[in-house]
Amino acid sequence: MSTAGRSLEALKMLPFFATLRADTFERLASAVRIERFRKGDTLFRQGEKAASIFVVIEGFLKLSRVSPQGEETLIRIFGRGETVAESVAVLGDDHTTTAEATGPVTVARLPASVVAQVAREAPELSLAILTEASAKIWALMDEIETLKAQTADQRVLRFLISLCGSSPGPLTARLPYTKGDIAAYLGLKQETLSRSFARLKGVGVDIDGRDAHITDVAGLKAEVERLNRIV
Amino acid sequence: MSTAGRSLEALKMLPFFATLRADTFERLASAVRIERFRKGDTLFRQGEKAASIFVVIEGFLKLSRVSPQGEETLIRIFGRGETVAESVAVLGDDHTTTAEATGPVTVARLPASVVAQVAREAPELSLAILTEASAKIWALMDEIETLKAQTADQRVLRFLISLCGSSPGPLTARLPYTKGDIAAYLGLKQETLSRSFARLKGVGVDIDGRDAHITDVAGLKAEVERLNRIV
DNA sequence: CGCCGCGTTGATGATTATCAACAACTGTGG
DNA sequence: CCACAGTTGTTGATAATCATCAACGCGGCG
Repeated sequence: MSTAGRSLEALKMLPFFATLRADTFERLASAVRIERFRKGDTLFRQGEKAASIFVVIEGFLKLSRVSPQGEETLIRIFGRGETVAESVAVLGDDHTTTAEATGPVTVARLPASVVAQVAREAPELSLAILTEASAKIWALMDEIETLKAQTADQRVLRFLISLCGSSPGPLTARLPYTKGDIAAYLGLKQETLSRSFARLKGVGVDIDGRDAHITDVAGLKAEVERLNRIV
Repeated sequence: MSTAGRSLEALKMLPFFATLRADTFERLASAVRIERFRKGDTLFRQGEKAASIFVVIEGFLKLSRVSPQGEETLIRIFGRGETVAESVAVLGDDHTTTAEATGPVTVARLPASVVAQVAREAPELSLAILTEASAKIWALMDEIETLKAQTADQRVLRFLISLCGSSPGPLTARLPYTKGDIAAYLGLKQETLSRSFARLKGVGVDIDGRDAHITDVAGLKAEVERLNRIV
């Protein structure tokens, strides 16, 4: 099978496409362009008209906003299966953020015009887009809760736990992007993240470059609870 | 005209309903219930199945999340014209937040089943819901940017400016909800907000109970810029 | 009146940012 | 293969910001 063929197969597995009828998927698939980016590449910029929806197939994108003074704030990082710009693109609005690759990234680019057209005839697509938007609202609210209510160590712990999946025991997880990006995502300075990692050695977290060795995942979860109670 | 009739007229003015075709509006309007709540009343709770969409007609609702430890975090406050729970309700999911009245509130309650039904036949309604969801994403990203990148005084200033509308000169604005709620919305403790208000007297802001007397709105905007540059 | 919710102010402490130096690693070109 | 620059990450000293704890004023209301 061709590379493009494999990518389409991969697409069909993603939640956004999985709920679509076969013919709806085909119509979208025929308009999809698979694109690759390298670290630091920009997919779109704040203020540009949103012309495409992106679906992350592999790697991570960071969305950030730039203030009039040029200060950059990372809003959120998107990974495999997540859609980016789905609502603005369908509505024909301008991008309110800038999207940049945090490393090598493969995305599917869907022209907004095609999506809007197909959505008119296939209501499941509207629903799929709304589902994505709703998930995003949920995730952003979660991020706000974290920023308002939790200390640096709690945020870092939760982030590490989110990397671990469901297995309770010891494991080694790979940090998905640079520590600078992790820090910005968590609303911390890089130095603060570094110190937090150092403190967490006491609860069985050992960070070795890009690898996080965790002695006891269940123990970490207990530690988050403990920190919550103190507050 | 009856009270209900006046309320329906008011509804038609709100952005969410304004884009709908007349017959679509009628179908929704016939299912609308206008409800009033008093300060502290709960409209829905985190974890409940979302059965209705709410549109704020008058007053303010605060959405908050409660951690397993019982700690409450205010996520966002919604005012006139804003829709609440539109995406979760249409998708039939559970509420991820609790909604409480910050004071006397009038809302329109739309049964999710009716909205979902009508949306199937009137694509403009799907679009209106997506528009609302998109606006919410934008607003939440804005809140995240504020939390990550700005100090207490900057957030308070921005909040005050948001109350002022476009007039540049001196004016008196009414604080829309208690200072405790304002503080929680801005991610501050009440004491910190109080001290920030005190500091801002130096730039022409005088808080007198629920009234904010502002000497020079344009000056405030300049002050925000100045604080940004220092950072 | 006395209580309660709301808000202010003061003293103190914890958390996080800032500034600065340096170590480790990556890719590049000679 | 090595020197080099550039990026990434660590650590230390210090400072700023914000939270916490506590006391108290003010106003409304049973």
